[in-house]
Amino acid sequence: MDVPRIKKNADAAPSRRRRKSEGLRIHQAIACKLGSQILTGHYPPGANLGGEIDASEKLGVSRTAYREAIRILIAKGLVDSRPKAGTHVLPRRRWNLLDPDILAWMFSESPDEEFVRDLFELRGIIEPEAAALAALRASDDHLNAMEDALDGMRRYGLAKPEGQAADQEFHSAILDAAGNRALTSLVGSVGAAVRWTTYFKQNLSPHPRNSLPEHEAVFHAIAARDAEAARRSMAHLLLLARGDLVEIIA
Amino acid sequence: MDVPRIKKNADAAPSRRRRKSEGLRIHQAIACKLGSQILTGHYPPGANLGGEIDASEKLGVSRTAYREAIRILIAKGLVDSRPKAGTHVLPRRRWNLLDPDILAWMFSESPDEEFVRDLFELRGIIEPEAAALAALRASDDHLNAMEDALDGMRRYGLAKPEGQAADQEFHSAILDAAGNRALTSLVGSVGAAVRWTTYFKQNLSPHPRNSLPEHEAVFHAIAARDAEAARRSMAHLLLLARGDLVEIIA
DNA sequence: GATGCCTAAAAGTAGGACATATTGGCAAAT
DNA sequence: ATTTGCCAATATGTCCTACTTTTAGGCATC
Repeated sequence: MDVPRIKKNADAAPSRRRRKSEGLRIHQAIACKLGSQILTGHYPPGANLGGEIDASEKLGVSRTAYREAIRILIAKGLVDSRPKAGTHVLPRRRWNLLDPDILAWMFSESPDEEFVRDLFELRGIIEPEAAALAALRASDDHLNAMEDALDGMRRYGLAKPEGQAADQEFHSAILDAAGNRALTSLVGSVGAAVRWTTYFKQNLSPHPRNSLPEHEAVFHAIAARDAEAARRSMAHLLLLARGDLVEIIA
Repeated sequence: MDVPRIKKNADAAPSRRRRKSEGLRIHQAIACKLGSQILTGHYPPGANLGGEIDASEKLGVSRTAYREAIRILIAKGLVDSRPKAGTHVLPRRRWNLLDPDILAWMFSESPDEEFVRDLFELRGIIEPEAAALAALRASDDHLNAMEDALDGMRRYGLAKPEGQAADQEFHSAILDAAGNRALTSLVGSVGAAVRWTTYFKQNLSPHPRNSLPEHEAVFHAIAARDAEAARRSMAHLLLLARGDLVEIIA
């Protein structure tokens, strides 16, 4: 080395406890931590997160990393930051709850039953119409993707991760096939909802019902270009799934 | 001054042309600029945005500010950034198109007709159901908010900004009243859609139809706790509005 | 009581040094 | 020849420090 080293990271004892910051960068870990604390109400709307210098020191990170974390939270509508005023938690209606990261933070902390119900209700609103549109607009590629996903569900079943991934893939393919870019951007959000609906069903239900027949009915309706049948069968699928969920939660 | 000044910002000629960075911080301006360029396809999915040092120098900003801009774009699902690999535009399905900022960037650049239609279609899916739920769950406060909004629309008309704001407020109040936190977080997104739907109607239509009667019908159905009527009247409102829009675009 | 300046506090920007993590090539072993 | 594994180049990630800009909120003035 020909350049002198001014500083070396010698004091960093490799603490064994590494919380949830497994493979995350520091700013991501801070954003996740603060985001989760905001979502759980530890920092209620209107709360002040403190000055950047104090807060970053308290967390043991540089101001740069802390600021990048705050930028992430701002981008997701959780907080607001202005000179002299500081960083404040925004009112709930400003939060982008459908952001995939926020959903992940939400579920990783406390799988809030009420919110799971809300999310499920939203699925019930969106997916039947998406299925109807898919029946009108799906390309052969989309239909193939749905069929592949159904094969995966058949092969692995909904108890195995592969089967659950196939389930998500099926619902994503339908949203994709609806040919609406706004709906497509809900794939990540609805995907998370599907994931947790499945989680509740598989882990908390004594005899999780096999929903494969309903999925097949949806697919056949779409493949037959029958929008009304697609809407109806998807609504039926979700009605049954909703019944399962309510039974578990109640 | 008792402290010596090491550096002064003497070379910053106060350029008269200040683009769209009117009251924005630098990192916000960069995020807006890059975000818009990604949305318009100037940087297509998979494209590399270049190294942070080069890119920040090329834009005439510090690496700090540039990095904060990139963090924002990452948070919105537009790009991905990894050591050695660089910063790449993500595939479209990863974009959070319903993020209010992204919608703003989208519309400020090129009011893409196709996307406006998609967004409008999404309204047609969500809002009738939201109205039905609102009929079941709206509190007196929610009903008052809707009535105030209707008053505003009556008083100012849809040609004036105040009336347009009241229109947005009416639709927001319904989403709020649906008592579903996932729907509430769509207020910002749907609000943008309402804004631009109104824009098209008022600026490109020779005789913009007054949609006040349909709005009142929706309100009366909700106030009467008639979910089915609320769904029907909202669907009717959107059907007419959609007709207006199609007529203008085509 | 409304208006407008003024100050201090906090966020915003800059830039340099160093740390860390990937990718991809090169070399050695199979 | 193919695979495996190491290594180094490169770009992002982190930290620090100094400085600039904005703005909330107090204070004086009108």
